[in-house]
Amino acid sequence: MEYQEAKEKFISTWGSLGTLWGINKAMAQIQSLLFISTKALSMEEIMEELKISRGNTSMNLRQLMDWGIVTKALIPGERKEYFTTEKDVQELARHIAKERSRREIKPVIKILKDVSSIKDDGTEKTKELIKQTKALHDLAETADAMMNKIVNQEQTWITKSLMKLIK
Amino acid sequence: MEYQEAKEKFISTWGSLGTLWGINKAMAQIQSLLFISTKALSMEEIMEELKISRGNTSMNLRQLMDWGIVTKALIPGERKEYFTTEKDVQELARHIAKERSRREIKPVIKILKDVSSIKDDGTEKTKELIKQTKALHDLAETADAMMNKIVNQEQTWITKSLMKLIK
DNA sequence: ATAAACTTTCAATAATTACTGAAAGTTTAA
DNA sequence: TTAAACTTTCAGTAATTATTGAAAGTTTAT
Repeated sequence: MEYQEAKEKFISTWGSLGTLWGINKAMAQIQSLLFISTKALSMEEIMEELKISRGNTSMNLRQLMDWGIVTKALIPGERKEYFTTEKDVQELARHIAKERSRREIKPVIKILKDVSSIKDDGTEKTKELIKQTKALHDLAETADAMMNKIVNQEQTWITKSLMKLIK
Repeated sequence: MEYQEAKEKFISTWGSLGTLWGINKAMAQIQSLLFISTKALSMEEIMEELKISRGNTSMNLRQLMDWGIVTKALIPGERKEYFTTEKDVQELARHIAKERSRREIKPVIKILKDVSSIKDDGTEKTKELIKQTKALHDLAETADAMMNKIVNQEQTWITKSLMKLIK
C-alpha cells in the first residue's frame, strides 16, 4: 500500500467510524486529515482535499473547535486562517471523553436520578422503574467518574492504569 | 413526578441518548420499555405503548436480539411471542461493550494496523502518517483490551475494579 | 389440508440530517 | 474609506436513515 492509498483509507475509515458513533462524516474526516498532516491547513486546502464545500468546511471546523480538538494556527504574514488538531492521541481522547461526559452523560445521569427518585406508591411497576433506573444511574455514574478520573490525570498515567488493569 | 410521567421521561431520554450514539430511537425505546417492564411484552403491547408500526417493531426487536440484549420469552399456552431484555445492568453493559468491540472497534484496529504498516519511503508525510496511525492503533488496542477484560469478568468484578481506579 | 393467528419482509414514503453555494459579514491593507 | 481577501450564515436541496403498512411467509390447531 502506498502513501496516497493509505491516507485515503485512514480518512474514510475514520469517517465511517464517526458516523457509527453519531459524529458526522465531514467532521470526522476533517479531523483525521489534520491529524496526519505535517502542517496546519487552510480552509481551501481542506475543501480541496476532501471535496467538500466551503460552508460545510466552515461549519464543521467550528464544531471541532467547540469540541476543543481543533485550533486556529495563525501563521505570521498570512492573511488566511490555518487549522491544526491536537496531535497527541491521549490529549485527544481526554478532550473527547470530557466533552461527551459534559454534554451527553451528565444530563442523562441527572434525569436518571430524577426518575429513580419518584415516590414509591407501592405498586410493582413503580418499584421496578425505581429499581432499574437506580441501577442504571449507579452504573452510569461509576463509569462516568472513572472516565473523568482517567481523563484528568497527566498523560502517562492513562497507559499505566490501563496496563495495570489488563495484565 | 408520577409513574406515568417518569416512565415516559425515561423512555424518551433513553431514545435520545441512543440517537446521539448512533443507535436508532425505536430500538433504544423498545429496550428501555422492556427494561422497566415487570413482565415480558408481546409485539402488540410494544407497538401500542410506543406508537410504532408492526414492521418497525419487528425489525428492531430482531436487531436487539442480534445484539444479544433481548430474548424471546415463550409463555406456556400462549401462541404469541413475548420479549424480555437483560435486566442486569452489568450484563447489559457487557453485551453492548462486547458487540461494539467486535463489530466496530476490532475492524478499525485492523485497518489502523494495515495503514500504519505501509513502507516508510522516507518522506515527512509518510513518517507522520505512520506515526499518528500507530499511536491511534496503540490507544485503540489498549482501550479495547481493557474493555474486553472488564467485560469478561464475573459481574461483581467490574464494580470493584472501577472503584479501585476511582478512589 | 385448511384456516386462523401470528411474524417477517420490503417497496413506498416520511423524517431527519448533511451539504451546497451564494449572499452577507468581517478583517486587513493601502 | 475603499476594496480585496477572507469567513460565516442560511435557505434550498440532496442524501441518508427510519418508518409504515400491506402482502407474503410461517406456525399451530383442527
